[in-house]
Amino acid sequence: MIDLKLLRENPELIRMTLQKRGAQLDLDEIIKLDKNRRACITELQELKKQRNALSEEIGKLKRRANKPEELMEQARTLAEGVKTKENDCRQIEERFAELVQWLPNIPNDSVPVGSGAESNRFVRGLKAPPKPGFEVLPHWEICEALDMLDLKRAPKISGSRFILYKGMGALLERALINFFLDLHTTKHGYTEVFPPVLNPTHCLYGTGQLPKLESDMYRCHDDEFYLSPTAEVPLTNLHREEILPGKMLPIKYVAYTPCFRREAGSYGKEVRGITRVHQFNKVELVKYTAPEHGYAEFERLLEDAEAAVKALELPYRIMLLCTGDMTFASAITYDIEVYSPGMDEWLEVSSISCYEQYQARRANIRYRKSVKGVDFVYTMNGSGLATPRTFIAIVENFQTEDGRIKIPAVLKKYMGVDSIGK
RNA sequence: GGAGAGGUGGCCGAGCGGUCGAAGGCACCCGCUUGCUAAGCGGUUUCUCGUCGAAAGACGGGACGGGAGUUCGAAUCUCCCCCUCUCCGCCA
Repeated sequence: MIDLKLLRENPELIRMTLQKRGAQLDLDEIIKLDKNRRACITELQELKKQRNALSEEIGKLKRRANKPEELMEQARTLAEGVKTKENDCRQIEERFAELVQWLPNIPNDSVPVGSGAESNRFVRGLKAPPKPGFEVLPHWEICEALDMLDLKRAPKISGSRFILYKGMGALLERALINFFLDLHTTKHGYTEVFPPVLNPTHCLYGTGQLPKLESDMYRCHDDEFYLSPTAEVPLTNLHREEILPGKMLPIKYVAYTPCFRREAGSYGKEVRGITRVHQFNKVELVKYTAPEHGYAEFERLLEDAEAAVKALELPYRIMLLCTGDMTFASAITYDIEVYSPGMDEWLEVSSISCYEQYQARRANIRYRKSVKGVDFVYTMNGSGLATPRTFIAIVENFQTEDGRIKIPAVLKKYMGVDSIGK
């Protein structure tokens, strides 16, 4: 949710935002509704004020054993008017709320304007991919050969685009999750959370997946739940409707969860292997901060995620996403991409976003300032990291010419071996 | 899933259909007083929306788990939903 004051005081900023993001919304309609709803509220309040005064008068008279029939008749008429006006207000309010929830966040000034990947800006890391000295097998080939993935049988139990890890593959996956959790809890000071991933509708509105990404999520048939597409949803909604003591900030959570995405409309793309799947594992970082420390904390969040790819010794780069590539609720997003020599592609393993107060307004997450007053917190999150593509990067980048996979140093204690394969 | 009990301010806890935003206590903060491991006295202390205002703020509407209803008027009555606790049943 954007600050509604902007709607009244600086509508041009919002108009520009919509244009930058390529969003089509009737802003004038929204502004008009806002005006109408406030006028309606004022009228309603005036009626209520009159009614309250009359009711009080009636109360006084009755206690003196009077029967103020005339006043009561007046009050009845007034009450009717209140009811009618309430209905009017509700209708305008509903229409307004419906439209306003479609207003995307305002991008930070440093975000490049553009519509697709070509407008994203290189920040740091490898400019060009490394050249291995031999032909690296794509992950699906090496993993089938080493019996780490069963790509043929996974569809039997779930369908296409589901991963079945097996043997050393399952162990590697588990090692990655544990390594990430340990890294962020012990080195970066995050508190581990293990949340439910079936989340109710209002939580998805809170973080901004709804209404826009409805068709990208799995919804339960008989209950009002969605399968969470990311731990951002439970972790950010953890403090919804709260006023946090200022000294509690910043709050830093890390969680491992499975993530579920329908990937509707992406068929035909990335069909081979495990690059794009319906269920995957991810370790997610979420922070709540005071606005004045928001961007400093955000840079540290990026570094925390970056530390994970560094520790795994993977070739990577960091990109600053352009307006067209960012999600709806984000003010700024960095992607960390690792290189896949088997596919000759950069793969996104982490998306680090700052929402400023956008999510906090939607989910009503505030904090008490040290001096006086309350304000919305900043929320931000980043993957630290998502496993399937990290898995790909390891089995491809750590592949040897004789068809083995070496284990990155930091994972050895989790794996108990130095390499996979004979 | 069935039966019962309950959900009130930062916390505990009262509350008759009408001066209840809500007694009392605790906590907090601010005064005053007295002086000794601290007490006493007085006062303050929520959030939200609207109007006006540059702002400080002023005025008003609203909030007692959530929503609907009855009523001139609801924390208080009715209905639905959610959550917590106890017991029973069922079950990874």
